[in-house]
Amino acid sequence: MYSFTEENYLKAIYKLSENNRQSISTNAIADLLQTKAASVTDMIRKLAEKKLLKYEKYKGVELTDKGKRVAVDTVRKHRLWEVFLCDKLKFGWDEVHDIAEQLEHINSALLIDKLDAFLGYPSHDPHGDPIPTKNGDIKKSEFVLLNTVKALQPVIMSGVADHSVLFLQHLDKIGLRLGTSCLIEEMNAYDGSLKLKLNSKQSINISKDVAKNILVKPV
Amino acid sequence: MYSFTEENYLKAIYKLSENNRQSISTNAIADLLQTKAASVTDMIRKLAEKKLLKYEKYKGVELTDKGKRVAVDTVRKHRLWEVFLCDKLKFGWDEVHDIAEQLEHINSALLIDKLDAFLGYPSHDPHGDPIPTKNGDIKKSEFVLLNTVKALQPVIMSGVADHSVLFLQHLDKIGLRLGTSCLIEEMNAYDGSLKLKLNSKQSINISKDVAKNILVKPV
DNA sequence: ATTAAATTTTAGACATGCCTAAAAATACTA
DNA sequence: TAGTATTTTTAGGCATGTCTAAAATTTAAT
Ligand SMILES: [Mn+2]
Ligand SMILES: [Mn+2]
Ligand SMILES: [Mn+2]
Ligand SMILES: [Mn+2]
Repeated sequence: MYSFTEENYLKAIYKLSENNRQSISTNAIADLLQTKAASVTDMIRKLAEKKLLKYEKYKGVELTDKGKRVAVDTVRKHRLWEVFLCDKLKFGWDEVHDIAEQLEHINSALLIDKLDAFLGYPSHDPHGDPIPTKNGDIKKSEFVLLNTVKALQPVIMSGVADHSVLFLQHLDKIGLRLGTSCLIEEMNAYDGSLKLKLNSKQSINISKDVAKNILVKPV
Repeated sequence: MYSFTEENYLKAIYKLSENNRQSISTNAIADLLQTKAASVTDMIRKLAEKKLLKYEKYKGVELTDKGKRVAVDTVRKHRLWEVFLCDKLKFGWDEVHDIAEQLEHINSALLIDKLDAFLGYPSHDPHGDPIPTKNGDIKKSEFVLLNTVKALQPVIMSGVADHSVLFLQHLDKIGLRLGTSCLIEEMNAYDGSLKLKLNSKQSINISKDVAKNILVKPV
């Protein structure tokens, strides 16, 4: 139905729309997709013709419902495949994104339904991101950043804001993974670093840079 | 590494080479890939430049070891994904080919290794075709066509020569599937139809057209 | 309000993969 | 062996998606 490239543009625009609620600029899309502004202009004109987004010259773009649906479906496929790779094939959460970038373009609604069932209808992917439903509904994240939680509030680690391989591997190294229960014992007023008490009774220190990229759910 | 199109051409040429041991003609490739001879000429010149096949103008093509390896790896991916779709996702054997045509182009050696392990290192795909090993070795089929078997010789149904959806659904309908034990009770000299006795003690009649597309293993 | 800087679009080009129509080479046939 | 039929290649073109360089527009700064 839609080419890989079209799906990737729609997904990128959707991602940019999640934060900014204004229309999305050509350069922002070019940055995210690591391409040139001229190429973006070409593609958004094509997508506008197909009614996948609203485009006014020099004013940026906004997804239509139709375009948003294609984007959300692609996100759904991406995240379900990531669950498959981690849960079934035993990939690490730092290894799955690039493969899912390919798998998300496989075109078969029945395949995704059956994969969803096979995985037990997961609600979140291996990085804590919500998986859109078959109908295109996507739950807004109820998680908060660890660096905004007050001391002694018990929380469960539930997601990451930084999806980079380096960050994920760092969390592996210090023993933090999704599902880990913990609380902030102490916050350092000088550099914002935290002393975290894990449910294993062990305590670890993490920098503010790490804390502000960890999503937790208060319990 | 190689584009979808390049992989599909190499796979097609490999398939044609399995039967004919001479070099493969432009038209044969065009027929199999449902494209035009002129397009094939364009592509084989490109593949020859990349040393994936040997090409002499007007003399047809022959895969090099390098080209054969790419083809066999693609076949391996195709068949492993078909096993996944049938065994894990519960697709029918008539539904999996088209999806596997897409999945076979996903590029990750580690993914295929892990998929292979997850599936328990299967030796054959859902249609009875052998799955090449990680090293590119592929076992030649030891199966024979049912219409060449002599009466009363017990056999196990082990593969199909016709992979069409129509044929596979017909086999479903008459209750023949891989693993079914049977023997020929009687062969009709006029039309070549067979009276087959199944291990369930039930007997069925199948036409010669069906019999000559069923692969069996004598037991 | 001008001017300068940044962003965005256009113009023109290139690579891939496909097509049709015509030319060239090969294979068949009388 | 000449002539015809078939196969294959070439020539020229089209669609997609990319790029650089230059022009147009918008935004920011004085
Ligand atoms: Mn991802
Ligand atoms: Mn993810
Ligand atoms: Mn198949
Ligand atoms: Mn198969």
